[in-house]
Amino acid sequence: MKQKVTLKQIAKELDVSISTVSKALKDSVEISLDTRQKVKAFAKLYNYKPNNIALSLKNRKTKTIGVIIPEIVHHFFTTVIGGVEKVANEKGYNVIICSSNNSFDKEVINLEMLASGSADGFILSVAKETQLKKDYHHIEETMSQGMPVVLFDRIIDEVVCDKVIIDDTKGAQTATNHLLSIGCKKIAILTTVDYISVGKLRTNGYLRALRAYDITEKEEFILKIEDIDNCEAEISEFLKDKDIDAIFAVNELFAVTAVKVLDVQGKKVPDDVSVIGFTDGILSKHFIPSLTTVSQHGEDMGIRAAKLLIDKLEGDDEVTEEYRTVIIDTSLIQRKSTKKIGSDPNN
Amino acid sequence: MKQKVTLKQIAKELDVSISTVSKALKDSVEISLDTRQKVKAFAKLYNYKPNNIALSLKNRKTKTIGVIIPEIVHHFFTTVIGGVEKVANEKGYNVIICSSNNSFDKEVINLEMLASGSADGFILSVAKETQLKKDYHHIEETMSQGMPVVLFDRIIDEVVCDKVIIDDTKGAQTATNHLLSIGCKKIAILTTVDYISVGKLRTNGYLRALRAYDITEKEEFILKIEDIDNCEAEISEFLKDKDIDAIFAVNELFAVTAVKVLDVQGKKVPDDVSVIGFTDGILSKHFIPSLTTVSQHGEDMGIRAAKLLIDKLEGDDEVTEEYRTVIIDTSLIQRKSTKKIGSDPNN
DNA sequence: TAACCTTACGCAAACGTTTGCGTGTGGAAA
DNA sequence: TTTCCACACGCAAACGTTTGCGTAAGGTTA
Repeated sequence: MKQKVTLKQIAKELDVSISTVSKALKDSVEISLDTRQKVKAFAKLYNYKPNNIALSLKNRKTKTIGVIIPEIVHHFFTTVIGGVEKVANEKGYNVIICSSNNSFDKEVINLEMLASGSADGFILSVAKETQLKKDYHHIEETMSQGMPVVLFDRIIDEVVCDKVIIDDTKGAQTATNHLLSIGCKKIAILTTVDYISVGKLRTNGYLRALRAYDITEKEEFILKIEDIDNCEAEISEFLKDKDIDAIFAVNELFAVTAVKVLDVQGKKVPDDVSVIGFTDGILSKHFIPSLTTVSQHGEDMGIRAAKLLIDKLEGDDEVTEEYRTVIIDTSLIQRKSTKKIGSDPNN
Repeated sequence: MKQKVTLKQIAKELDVSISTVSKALKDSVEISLDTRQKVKAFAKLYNYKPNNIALSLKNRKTKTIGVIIPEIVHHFFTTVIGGVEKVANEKGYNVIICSSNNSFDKEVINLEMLASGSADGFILSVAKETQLKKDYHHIEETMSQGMPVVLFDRIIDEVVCDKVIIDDTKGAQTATNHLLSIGCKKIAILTTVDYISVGKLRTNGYLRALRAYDITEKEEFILKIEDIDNCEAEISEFLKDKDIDAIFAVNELFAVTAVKVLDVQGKKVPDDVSVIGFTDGILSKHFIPSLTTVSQHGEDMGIRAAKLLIDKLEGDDEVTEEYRTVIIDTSLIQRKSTKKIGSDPNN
């Protein structure tokens, strides 16, 4: 196994100095044409590639963006990453991804590791545990060391930095409005416990829509699911003998599980109950019936987040001092889990 | 914004030399207890973290594993990454992920970028384009520079290195056998074009199972799908008025699309047609009916791949010279898209 | 022939670490 | 008083780059 070839080796081989080699490869006029050609030929022959590590050390930047997400096996987060990669690659940045696995500790470790030299800035969606614990020292420390951070989706209000979010409240409100507009009146919501920020916001949107329609919300129409892995049992229990005509679920899994449970309980979607989910993932698209859902435009989020970060990374100090919050519009994708408007004149 | 604190700054502040600081932080006996404590207190106060870049440069290794996959928005690949991260983190390695987006060029660029200093070794599943183009110079070049590569799933026979695969042929054979064993006789296969190695192998497994049962394969029962994004039309056309009692699909998407198409064509799954897919992803688990499928145990693959790589990275030169191929056992997960054995005595 | 200007290259510092070895200071032993 | 030995610390090189500046050699001009 040969080792990677360095400037030093080329210099030795050609009996010139290291700086001559470096300059020759950069086509510096300081070096004679003859030498330049010789060096370049030699470099190509030995497949010379400058060592990024050395460059990073010298330039004090890595040209790398660190992305930390709560789960790697998750459609939405990967679409965001797709967006980040797109603009990062365009602008000559590398993307390094770590998952916190929803663990606070792992989030801290990952961030510290990347912050100590591996990345110039971060795009980050915080772990559940972090939201629960309300401990953000690692993020603030990172920023205080001069590394910009862009928070997305699961953000933290208390931390002052660039943010990219969707308007969860509005998205949920739109979804609920749609259910109301097709004539549903008894709308249940399947949501998460309150410390998950997006869950809470979506619940608020649901409530707001009901109030705007002068429908009083009922406690028994709200299910806050604790254990996501075991949501089917909770949903089944919740839906049992409940007189509803629509369900708004704050994520894809709750939505399909609801459809499944309804099926078992002998109710048809969308004929008996309309269902709307959140997040336009694989499941929503391919399920039978395909799910009407609120799309978060994950790729757009990634694109915006990356742009925000790179602006900060490359901007002058004026830009550096102001923080922006970008709100990505959601859109309602109508599929087959909800009735069409006017499809049932009796409602 | 304060900058990151370095040894030099601490040294200056405390009026000692850089090496004293370095040694003090490492609790070297060379340094007096008094100085050690002072330095450590100061370092903690200023939140000193050694600069990874400098360490990488000095140690000539990054403690980072590069993972390159064809698609980041893909359940199977992300589960593999999960496995890689698990063992990497245990062993003190960082994981850096890039997606090639199934593009040969992007695969080359990513690999070269990471190879020039960002990672010590690679875990890689090649892009479709690479399989088509049969150009593996980037991989061989990387290895010839002393960086180990572990190929997984979509591997390349011609490249000599460590590999982690499932036995696609056997998995497909098992699936087909299962269909045969529950009494199906007219089994169609939904597969990919031949240059996708795993598609071809799975097709072979299907054929082998049929032959073992003395059933002659029929050309008209085999559909090689070109355009994955538009598979519904192809499948619909293919299935039209076709007299079959089972379908083996080489991936999840083909399987659910088949179920959908069958539904439209008025056939029931599993009563009229049994369906088996490949890959145990979100769709298979949550679809109605839930899909019987061949699980690839993605996380296990990642774990094994990472172990293989780290062994090579940390092993002495003897280990370095031998290459292993690990075959992960697939397992058939029986769900509701296939009839139970003996459920229909007429078959 | 002397003075000067190009040309073409090398030197050295810097990025932040680690570490083997050299060395000054102090005290203890002879 | 001299000799010796710990002790506690600093020096310098190394990892691979880049780049401003210094400087030889050679040629041109007066």
